[in-house]
Amino acid sequence: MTFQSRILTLVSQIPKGKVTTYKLLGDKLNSKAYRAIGQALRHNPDAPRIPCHRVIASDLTLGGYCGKMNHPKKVKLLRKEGISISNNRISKKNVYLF
DNA sequence: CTGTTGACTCCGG
DNA sequence: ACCGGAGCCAACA
Repeated sequence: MTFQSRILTLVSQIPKGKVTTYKLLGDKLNSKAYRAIGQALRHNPDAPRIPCHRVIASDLTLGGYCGKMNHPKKVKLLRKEGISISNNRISKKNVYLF
């Protein structure tokens, strides 16, 4: 059971329409490896299974996945999953943490 | 073993 | 709101 495996497991368990933050994941793992978590997702060993787009930063920003390069399509996809986004941010009312 | 790096977070100016 | 520095942790060279 590597650190990465735990991350993947948790992320893959995120129900549709819900999101989580790196910080929250860290708390669930009883660790403060926020950055390491980011790396695990960045490697993305199992892309289709890991909904990286549901993992956001603690500020409710999209983080680096599609936040740095504005991808209107991704935003739309997230909206379709039940997540409202405005100005590169998740609407606080619609953020259901896992 | 040491040093860098990063899709992070927190706090102060 | 924006920027920079400090702290933390895992992976990699």
